[in-house]
Amino acid sequence: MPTDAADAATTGSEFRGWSDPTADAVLRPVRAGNAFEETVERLMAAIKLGVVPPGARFPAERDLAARLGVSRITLREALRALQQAGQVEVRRGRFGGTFVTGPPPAPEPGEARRRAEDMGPALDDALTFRQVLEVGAVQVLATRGLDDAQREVLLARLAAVDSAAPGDYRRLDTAFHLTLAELAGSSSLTAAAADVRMRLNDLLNAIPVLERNIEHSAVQHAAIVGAVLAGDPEAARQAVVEHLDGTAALLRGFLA
Amino acid sequence: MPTDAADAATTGSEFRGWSDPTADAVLRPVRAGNAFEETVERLMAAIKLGVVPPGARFPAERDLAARLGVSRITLREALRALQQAGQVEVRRGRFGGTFVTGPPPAPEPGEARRRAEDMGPALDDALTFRQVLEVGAVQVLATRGLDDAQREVLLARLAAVDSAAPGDYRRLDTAFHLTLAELAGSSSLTAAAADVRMRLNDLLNAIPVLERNIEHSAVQHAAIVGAVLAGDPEAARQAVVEHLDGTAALLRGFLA
DNA sequence: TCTCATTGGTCTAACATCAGTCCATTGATT
DNA sequence: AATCAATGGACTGATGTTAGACCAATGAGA
Repeated sequence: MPTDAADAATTGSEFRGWSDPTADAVLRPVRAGNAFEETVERLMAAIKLGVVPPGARFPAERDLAARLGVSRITLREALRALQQAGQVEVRRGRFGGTFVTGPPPAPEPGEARRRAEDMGPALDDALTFRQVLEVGAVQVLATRGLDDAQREVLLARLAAVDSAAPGDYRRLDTAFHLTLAELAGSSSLTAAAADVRMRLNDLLNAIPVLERNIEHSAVQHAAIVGAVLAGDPEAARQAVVEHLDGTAALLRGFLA
Repeated sequence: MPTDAADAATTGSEFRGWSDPTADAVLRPVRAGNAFEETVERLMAAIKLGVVPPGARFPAERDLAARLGVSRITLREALRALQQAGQVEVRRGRFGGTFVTGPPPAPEPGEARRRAEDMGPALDDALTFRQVLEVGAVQVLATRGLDDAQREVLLARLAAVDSAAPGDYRRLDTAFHLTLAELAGSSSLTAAAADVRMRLNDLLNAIPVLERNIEHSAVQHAAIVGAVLAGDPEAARQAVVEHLDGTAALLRGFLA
């Protein structure tokens, strides 16, 4: 028989040890995939989140490779994959570069359900994590307060999403939500928020944008901003929870 | 001159583009270091967070390599590094394995300030991120409610940290805080919480554990648990903020 | 019309990492 | 005392990844 201590390391159920979820969290995979796959994922994220809008170009290969911490060869393989997928267009010479082609084709209705089933429990994981991040972020903002420049940025994003054309709505909605995380001033938080939004984005893009939903969201967005500017953490929390629950319900409704 | 759209991709300051922090978040390095370094980091995290307590052993190399998503060779190199650092003891044969040696030596007083200076802005990043995660988690718990088993786990952790010997305090305090994240049921959240705790742990371990601080924390821990069990999100938020601000102030006090 | 800075395209040699296989050791169990 | 299952230790060949240097193309600006 193993010793008790050794057993604790395996099961985590003993006094000195840990519950399994925490052990799983620490001993989780060091890397999600190989460098190529992860690079493709990131570049797709940049496109889907609108970080590089249609018609714009990515930074030059050398710069981009440095930013992603990846060799130029690996980056080029990833770019070639995006090119073959029609997401991106490459032009040589000075003032050339890698340009994002038109907006990605709208996925078919059935696509959403399939993706959701692929995600499985990861969907609830993402929805919960998103709520934790956004509720926490918005309360930090409400507690700490915003300076004039931050206030201006937030109001600008709010105005942008309110007056968005249906085709731009998702991108501007993403921008609004990520701005909330960004204003909290923690790059880890911004990265986590971008990551979780990315995970939900395929699903969100698969559900139609109805004028009625936009109006509904606009009211909630305004409530969030109002609570933040008023410095009322509890109101901010309620507004965010209500908004996210609405989106989550909408999502689940299309998938149930 | 580049086109406006292309310029937006670089500066992110244009209408269609993004603010720099978000672009930085999406285009951040794909991997923090090489597989060896990241593996060492994870194993050290498991030791420092108490996931594998002193005297206990890690899972067998083959299992551990699989869990970390790394080849056995890379894992062995990492283990050898820990062995040479005296953190770990390797025994061959059945019932052998990789055992954690005694608790890591207490860092000298001056060490803390040096580490804090090394972290630089990353310290504020971590403190902010931690607050967002824990506030968000605790409010999800207070809103959603706990079942009997979860209630029991939470109370057990609370009791454990309250009755901790000074030498065990940090480990049990870590366990308590990570349990809050864990109960929210999102593995992404648990991983993020473990990660940020890890970043702060070297600093926390460098400040002395005073009986007075323990008592103070015990009151706050009880307040957090009370608010969660009472289903009062606002009280939970206040309790967490108060507790974390206290720790943050203590930290900054020792470093200022 | 020509220049040339900037960009993508290509190659090589070195290093990192991997999957798989087999060997050596241990000690509780029989 | 012998057995043997589980563990760390060591090796091979294949594949992934990198740094760095150099070539080729482009088109705005002189």
